[in-house]
Amino acid sequence: MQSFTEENYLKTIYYLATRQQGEVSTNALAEMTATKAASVTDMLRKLADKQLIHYKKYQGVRLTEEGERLALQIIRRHRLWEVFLVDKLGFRWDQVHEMAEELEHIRSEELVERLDTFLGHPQFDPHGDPIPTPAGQMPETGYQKLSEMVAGEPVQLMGVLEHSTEFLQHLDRSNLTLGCTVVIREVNTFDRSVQVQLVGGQTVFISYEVAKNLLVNQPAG
Amino acid sequence: MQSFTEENYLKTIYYLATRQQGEVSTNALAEMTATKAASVTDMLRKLADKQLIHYKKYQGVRLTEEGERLALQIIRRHRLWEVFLVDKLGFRWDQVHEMAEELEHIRSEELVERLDTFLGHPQFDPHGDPIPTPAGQMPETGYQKLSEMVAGEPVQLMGVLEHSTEFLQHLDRSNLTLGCTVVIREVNTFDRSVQVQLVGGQTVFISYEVAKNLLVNQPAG
DNA sequence: ATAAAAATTTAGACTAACCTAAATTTTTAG
DNA sequence: CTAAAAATTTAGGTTAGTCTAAATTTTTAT
Repeated sequence: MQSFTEENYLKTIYYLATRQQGEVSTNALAEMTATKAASVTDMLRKLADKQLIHYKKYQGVRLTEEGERLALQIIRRHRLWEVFLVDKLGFRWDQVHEMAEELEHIRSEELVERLDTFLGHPQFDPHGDPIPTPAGQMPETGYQKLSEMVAGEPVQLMGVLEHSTEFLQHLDRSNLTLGCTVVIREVNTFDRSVQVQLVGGQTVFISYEVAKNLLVNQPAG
Repeated sequence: MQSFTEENYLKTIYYLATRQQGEVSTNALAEMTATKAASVTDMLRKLADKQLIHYKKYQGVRLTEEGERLALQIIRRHRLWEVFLVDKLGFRWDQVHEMAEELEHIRSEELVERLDTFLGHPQFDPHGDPIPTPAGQMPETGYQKLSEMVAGEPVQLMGVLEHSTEFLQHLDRSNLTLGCTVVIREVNTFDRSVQVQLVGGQTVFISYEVAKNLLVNQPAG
């Protein structure tokens, strides 16, 4: 059984590994966990002893199969609790991240599976993130970043890569809601900002900073 | 803000204080928290520094007003989560104590109040314990221990003082369910065991050990 | 190619919560 | 009333997770 802290490291390693190629660095982990690099090194030795990560000094870190399975269990719990908080308790999507950070560490297989059933076996959390399977597999979505699309295409907003309150409230104020369809009118080559048109006709300007945190789908495919 | 562990001490002090008169002893706390007396002393000094308990060396301990308010908030959270686990997720009353021990430490006022609303503002948890108010007040019930009743009276089973799986499953096997009405046929003066008759006619023998953990009501009063 | 910069690890220390063993205080029994 | 027993506290130590400062390794820039 892992501690609270160990679970957070596993989750963070998984998170960083999916957002880049290759090994995760000590400094990146220190920044994400709001600790110092020296503390990260201590923990990496401990996780390596437990065979949850592959770790060679100065070479960065990678999850083992077992480590990834555990990380995905924690992410599954996190996302199911987020669905609960939004669907059942009526929280907004920008309010639930902190609470789910605590709820994800409650230890009970049966609790998670009953919660899953109670929620109707949801496939996605309130931010559009897919919910890993009980066995610890992350479903593939095929979503692409809006920042990588070209003008002309109609796309559907399917998820976000950033969960902060500020970011999500910014989307709300821009009338960008999960599932909405937009047509890409223009991609500015200078600042990479994107201009899209909502179904109602409203045009929305999206900075590159925002666009690279938006995940979209081709509604047809 | 208190740590996990501090919250558990506050809750335990409250629990022990209601089950006896006067101050709570270091040894009693050590037994309940499954630690050693020396560790309890350390924590008592810390809680006294924070003004959450009244503490004089060698003289036992008592919650301050603020300490009691916090203890009751924790108990409120515990009991609301138990209602959720039983009413919404379908757990049995003998399965929920351990999970609620973890859930009670999730920090969010708004979460608790939304949960309360979602559950329909329940007054009692699945074991018949009253749920403290948001302000930190414990409702009075007027329940009495079955072990202190006399023969002849019809009484209603309203709560239990012991939450262990073994105890609760023993009640289930004896067909003693919360809310059921029984007539006290006999109280054995030698071993203080009680013989009761269920509405259906079945007679149940209840040992003193069990009877002193059962809370009952006079259905009329 | 190598010196400077950046990243990482090691060494040594801190805090919270626990422990054991010894010392002290309170309670109890005769 | 006092000696033994019980309860409690103190002293000193441990572990997990953190820190700072110094040492080491890797990367980068000329």
